[in-house]
Amino acid sequence: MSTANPGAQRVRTRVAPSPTGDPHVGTAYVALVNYCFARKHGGDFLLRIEDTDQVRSTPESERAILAALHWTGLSWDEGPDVGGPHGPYRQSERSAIYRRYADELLASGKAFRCFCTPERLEEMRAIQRAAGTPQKYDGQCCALSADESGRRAAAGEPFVVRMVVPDSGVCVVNDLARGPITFEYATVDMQVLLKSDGLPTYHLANVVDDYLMEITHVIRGEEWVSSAPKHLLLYEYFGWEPPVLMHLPLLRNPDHTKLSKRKNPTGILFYERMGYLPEALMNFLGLLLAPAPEGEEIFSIDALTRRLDLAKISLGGPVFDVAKLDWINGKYLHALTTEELMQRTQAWGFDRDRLVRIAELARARIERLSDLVPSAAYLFAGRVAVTKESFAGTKLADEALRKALALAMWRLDAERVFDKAAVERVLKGVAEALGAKFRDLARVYYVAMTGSPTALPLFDSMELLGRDICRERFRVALDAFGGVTAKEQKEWTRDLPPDEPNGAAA
RNA sequence: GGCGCCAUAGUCUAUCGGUUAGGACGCCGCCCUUUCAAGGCGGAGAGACGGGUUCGACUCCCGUUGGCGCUACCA
Repeated sequence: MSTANPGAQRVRTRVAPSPTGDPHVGTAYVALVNYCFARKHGGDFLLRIEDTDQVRSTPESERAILAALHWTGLSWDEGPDVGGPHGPYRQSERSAIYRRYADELLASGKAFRCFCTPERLEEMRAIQRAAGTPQKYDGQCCALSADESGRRAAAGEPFVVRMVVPDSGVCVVNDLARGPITFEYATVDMQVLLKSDGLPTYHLANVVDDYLMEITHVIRGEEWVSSAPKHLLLYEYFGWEPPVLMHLPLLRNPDHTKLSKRKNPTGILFYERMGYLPEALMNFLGLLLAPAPEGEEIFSIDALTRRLDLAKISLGGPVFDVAKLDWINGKYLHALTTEELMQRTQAWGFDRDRLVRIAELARARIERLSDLVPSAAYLFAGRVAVTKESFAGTKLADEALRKALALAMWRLDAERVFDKAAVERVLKGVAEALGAKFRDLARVYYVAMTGSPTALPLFDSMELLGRDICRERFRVALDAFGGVTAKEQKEWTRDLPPDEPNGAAA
């Protein structure tokens, strides 16, 4: 079914992250395969920003993703920052294109306007769920006459555009690594293509862009296999040849659940701040993509490119094993000359601006020059060692203390910009929410963030440390108290925005 | 619940019907060494379960179990 012919056309792949949070290692992983595959075949690799979700997408996130991806050492031939002949590469700038294609589907009867309210849809799904039947739009608005549909739309009634899906028959998705996967159309939903805000959903934008950008191979996360039938159907409706599809297994936490921020560091920037070298991180991710010949586990992206064979990628979801990453990173570090090591260390955390800021914070607090480095050591460390005993003297009950840590961590995650002002606002807000004086909570935060009840000023320290390191230190501190139970998490996060669904790129 | 994907040591993996099931991380021991690392050498440790197919299954088929994903006007 998906039978693009790589021999006949130039291979083009893409990575298409959604700028709705921190740059995710899953994005680097997907980018790496796509990059290597394109390079291997002398083709092009592009970067596209999938920011059709107006509510969750932010420019800060987009900037961070671009920067993080550049940090990995990967480069792309076309993208929002480098341009290219198939632009724009930001979906929010392509709305008119999607609308045109949605209209085309509407005109050919392959899509229809749906005026159903969210309430009605919810009710419908509840009934289906109770009955154990597939949850799927029941087609009510599909039966509307073109006449009525047009009239209601013209009258300003809000609607979405849904795709038509056959009610019988099967769709065979040919996955490059998994072989044919069969779906009954009866289980495929009449997916929304255009939202009531006029912007497309992933499904429409993705298919239209991959076609217009001449993508030949779509290599993406496993979370997309169940929407592949919809995508294939869209290609068919438009009369386009679909690209080759390949779904990668999802990276896992040590407990084998999908890698998630609340259980594990998932940010590319976290690894950067912890002092991992990009070549080590990519080497590690590469090890999950292509088995290494015996004794050759350290290799460059170029070497990986030569060896990569999509059909041989192992399909079990690999655990992100930090111990292995540590070993690899050590190998890279040891291979550096002393001069190189000094340079990279300096570039990593000892740039002049940062040193000046630290000196300013420390100057009034030292009595000997020999005090300075020890007083700032925690700003150059990854995790700090804390135990339950470290928090003795905070005169807070365990539960309040854990809640203070957890709320701060979660609320800080929800901040768009992580700077001194945001930290101060959030931490003081938590104190207020807990009905405590910030002064009484300060010690808790000092211990968790710096490893000691006394240190350089907290808010500045946290800004210097950055969001990822702070989140990890909060986690470590919480773990010292046995972590947060699922029940507590539910109760304590009621007023918080939900965790980002995933970071793995499309 | 429905649909789909996956299944070799704690972890990442090799094996494409016949092997003492190989390697790497981690772990343990030894060597080297002023300590600790690094490095070298060695060790323990695996085919989820049950049926088939076959002269012969880790490998092919079916079932069970387990894990994961999707089930949104998010991607």
